[in-house]
Amino acid sequence: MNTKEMIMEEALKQFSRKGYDGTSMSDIAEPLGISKAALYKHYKSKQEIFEKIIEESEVKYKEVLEKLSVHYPDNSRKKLSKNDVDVYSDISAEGLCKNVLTFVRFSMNDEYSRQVRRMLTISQFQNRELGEMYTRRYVDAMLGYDEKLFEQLIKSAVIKKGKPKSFAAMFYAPVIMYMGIWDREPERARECEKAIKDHVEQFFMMTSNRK
Amino acid sequence: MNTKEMIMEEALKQFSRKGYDGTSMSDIAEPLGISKAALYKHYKSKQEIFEKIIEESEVKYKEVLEKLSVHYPDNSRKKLSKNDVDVYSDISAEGLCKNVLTFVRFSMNDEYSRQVRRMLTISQFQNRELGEMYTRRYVDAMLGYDEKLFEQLIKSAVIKKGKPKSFAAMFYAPVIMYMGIWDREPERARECEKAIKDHVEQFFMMTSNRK
DNA sequence: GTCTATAGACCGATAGAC
DNA sequence: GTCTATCGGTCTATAGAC
Repeated sequence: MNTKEMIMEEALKQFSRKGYDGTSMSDIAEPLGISKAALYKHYKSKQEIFEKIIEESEVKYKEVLEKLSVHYPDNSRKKLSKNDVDVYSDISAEGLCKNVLTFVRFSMNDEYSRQVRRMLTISQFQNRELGEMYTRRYVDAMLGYDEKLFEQLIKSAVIKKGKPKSFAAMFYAPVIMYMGIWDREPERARECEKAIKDHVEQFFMMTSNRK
Repeated sequence: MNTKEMIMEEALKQFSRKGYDGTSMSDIAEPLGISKAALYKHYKSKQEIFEKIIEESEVKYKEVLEKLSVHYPDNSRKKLSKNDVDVYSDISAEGLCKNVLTFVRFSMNDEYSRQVRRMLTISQFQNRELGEMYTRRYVDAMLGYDEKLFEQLIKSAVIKKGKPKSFAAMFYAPVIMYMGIWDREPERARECEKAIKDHVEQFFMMTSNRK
């Protein structure tokens, strides 16, 4: 790995722990064994390092969602593509369960994902753009996806009738909530993972048309 | 209001916007029209101001919950007091709805509550204590309360059978989620308030034994 | 209890040698 | 592309006059 990438990695590590203002250029340079002056040969300012991390995380986040078969909201494309229809209509309740648990486990165990999530959490009020990014990534992305899935599941009578949007919120919001506890108190990881599993099972018991 | 209280108020305002590290003593002193040296006649350090705000907020938060008839989790008292039993057994679905909406409206419209919540949100990873406080206040307090209520509602057959804990999560987590959007993007306040109301109604339609 | 002045440390960023 | 040295500024906190 080249120096430029190593700087990004260390900066993210520091920003996610101490925040932008709490992290100095020395904090980033020292663990890498270089002087802080060297940082300026790769980035023109501290702000630029932060922005590049945000930019890169956006790309990587989309890649992860793609890999986990979740679609990121894209305002430039209002209609569903053929690909989306195929994905949404083939889903089962079990498939959705598995999808969510895979997503949670990856999000919580992948160090990069954890750090980005922490950094965005403590930076969400820094400016409007970061706040919107937080909402888009950690709320709307999953909520919009789940909503379309529930629409399909209701149509195909796999689950009971109701508003897809409300189903999506009831299904996904507890997952975010437990992930929050997990992030703040990592020793409660097992408890949270169990609670998420219980919740997902309970949700389908409540909403499924099968008994 | 005396100077000491004015300092607390201004400091909270600044901390909630720019975080602890992003706020300087001058940032606090200047809007009050005093010099930063004067701050040290009232508090021995910046850290002490922060800690006093946290302490005071804990007291005020308990007062608010008391006023809104929500009980704060207290580990020193494992058994329910007589007072708790009375509160929990007299609840109706409508009462719970109203309770939640009152809680949400107060939390979101009260400037002090907003500022404390923002400050804790961006400080939650600063140390273990703050993280635990965040969970206790914004997750466990309501969740534990709701769990006991649902226990009662299930016993009295007002709502369908199920795990009270899961009900509590499904009921309350979407409320936190929408409050988060509301905090980050205040212009979506109406949309969030509506979504919370819809969610609460939908929840009782799904779980109520009456049609 | 307020001020001005300042100590002493650290900050982000740059200059210039190699 | 790395270093050392340093600039100009800001930071927390204190000293001492009033």
